[in-house]
Order: sequence, then structure tokens, then C-alpha cells
Amino acid sequence: MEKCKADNLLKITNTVKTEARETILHAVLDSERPMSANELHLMVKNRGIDLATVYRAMKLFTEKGLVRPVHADSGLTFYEKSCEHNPPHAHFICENCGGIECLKPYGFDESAFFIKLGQQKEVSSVELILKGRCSSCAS
Amino acid sequence: MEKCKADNLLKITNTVKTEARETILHAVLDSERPMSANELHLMVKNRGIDLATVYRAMKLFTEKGLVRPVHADSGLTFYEKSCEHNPPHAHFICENCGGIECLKPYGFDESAFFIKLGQQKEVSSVELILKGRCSSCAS
DNA sequence: ACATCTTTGCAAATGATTTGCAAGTATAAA
DNA sequence: TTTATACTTGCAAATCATTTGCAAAGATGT
Repeated sequence: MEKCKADNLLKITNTVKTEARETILHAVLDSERPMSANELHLMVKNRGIDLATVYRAMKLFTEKGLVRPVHADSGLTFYEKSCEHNPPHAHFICENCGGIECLKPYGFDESAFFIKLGQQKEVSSVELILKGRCSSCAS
Repeated sequence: MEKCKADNLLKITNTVKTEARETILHAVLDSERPMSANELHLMVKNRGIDLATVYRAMKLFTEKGLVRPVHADSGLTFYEKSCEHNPPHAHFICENCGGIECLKPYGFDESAFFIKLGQQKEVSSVELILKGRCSSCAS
């Protein structure tokens, strides 16, 4: 729990701590679903943080393993926190409204599955995206 | 086999047949791996076909179910033929060179897997992408 | 062949993301 | 703590993939 505070995460990942980064990381940690750079910017612009800084932070955090990018068909990239409390999982993207949701854990031994898939290659990450209609758009 | 000829596919999908579309569809059918709009354009530009036309064809073919888009982290979209001979499968994208390859079929009952994943939602398609280093880049 | 609807090339517009740059901020050494 | 050096940031302009407006060319039904 404590270990997931923005402040601490920056420290343990050896990332230079700045007000902007701390603020942006907070925004990511507070979000239950993956957020686009634009959405994150909306959350932090009142503190004078530029969109370019959000993008630079996302790039950095991704390299540090603090966030994971999720790529939607629309061309948008969403970012979600990556920590013990939020292990890799599938995502659902609504083809109608573009909304994104995290799906529950797969419920079977997915690691074996991925290893099997990747046995021919040196796999570093997996992205599993389901597309369809979300409940709001279905009604 | 015969059924997979561009000419025929356009007919059975009720798509107005034009020289450009036939040429572009041929390029897709001939490719073993998913191709970007740019790559396809390189293959057909000598026939005076514009990049915009390639994009328009990809959009149309996707709607008709003739091709499937595959979205890479880089922001590029690749397109692959979609027919009985080429059922949905996972893709491998090299983080180093950006190259894309099709992986062998999963080797277990993936439909049950996807149904299980999508049981909470109305799922229309699935995209499974593994990332890492391809054999050329690994050496 | 005719009239109508569709498709295409070209150029300009978009929209997300990136980059150059000068000014502001962090870090380590003195 | 002051200083020198390296990193970060806001801003504006640049990129890059993809889309769109438009007038000309092509396809379809009569």
C-alpha cells in the first residue's frame, strides 16, 4: 500500500522527482481505468503542467515499469498503473464510444498460456484486447 | 482456393469492383504477413494508386470482413487477409525493428478462452499481441 | 449512349505525439 | 550554501499516420 505512493515509486525506480512527475503519477495511480494523455492532462493542467510534459512522463514511467500503455484501435494510447496491485490483464474497448475498461483476471493459468505462445520468441510483454459494445452502448 | 481470388471476394462481399481495389486486395492476399498502408502503397503506386485510396480500401475491406487490422504500439496499423485459410491468431511485434509476424495457432481451445473472457461483455473481436525481440534483432 | 451514384487522385486538414529551444529546477561537488 | 553541470519544463513548431474536400474519371442501371 504505502509502497504505491507516487513519492516512493519515483524514489525506488531511481527517477528524478519533480512536482510535475509526482502530480502526473498521482493522477495515474488514482485512476481505476487506463487514461489517455489528454485525460491525464485535463487532471493536471490546473497546476500549469503541459501536455508535452504528460507525454514525456508517460514515456519515462513506461520505461521505469510504473505504467503500461494500452493501444486502442482509434489510435489513442491509454496508460494504466503497473504494480503488484494491478497485474497484467485483458482490456475491453467499446467500438461505439471508445471507452476502455479493465477485465477481471483470466481465471486460468495464463502464464503457461503466454509462455506457450511465446516459446518460439523472446517475449517481453503481452497485450490482449477485446472489442465490442459496452453495457451503456448496448442499451 | 479459387474462392480467395480478389475478383471473387469483391463479388461475394457485394463490393463495387474497381481496378484499384482489385490491385490492392491482391497485394494483401499475396502477403504472408500483415502490411501497413504504406507498404501496400509501395506495392501498388506504380499503377498510379494513391495512398488515400489504399486507406479507403482498407477501411472498406475491414467492414466487409476481407481484412483485419492489427494495431502496433508504434501507432502503425497493419492489415492482413481474413478468410478461412487465415483465421484469427496472435501476432508478434519486435520492439526493436517494429517488424510484425503471425504466430502459429494457439494450440488449445481458444474459442472457449475468449468466450470466458468476454462473458461479461458483447465481444466482437479479439486482438492478442506479444512484444519482444525477433530472431534477427536478438542476434 | 444517358443520367446518376461511386470512386479516385491530389492537396490540404486532422489529431495524436514528438521535438527544439531557452528558461527554470535538481544534484553533486566545493 | 553557493556553484557548476545536467536534467526538466512550457511553449510553439514539427512530425507522422490517417482522413477529408473537391472536381474529374469511372461504374451502374435504364
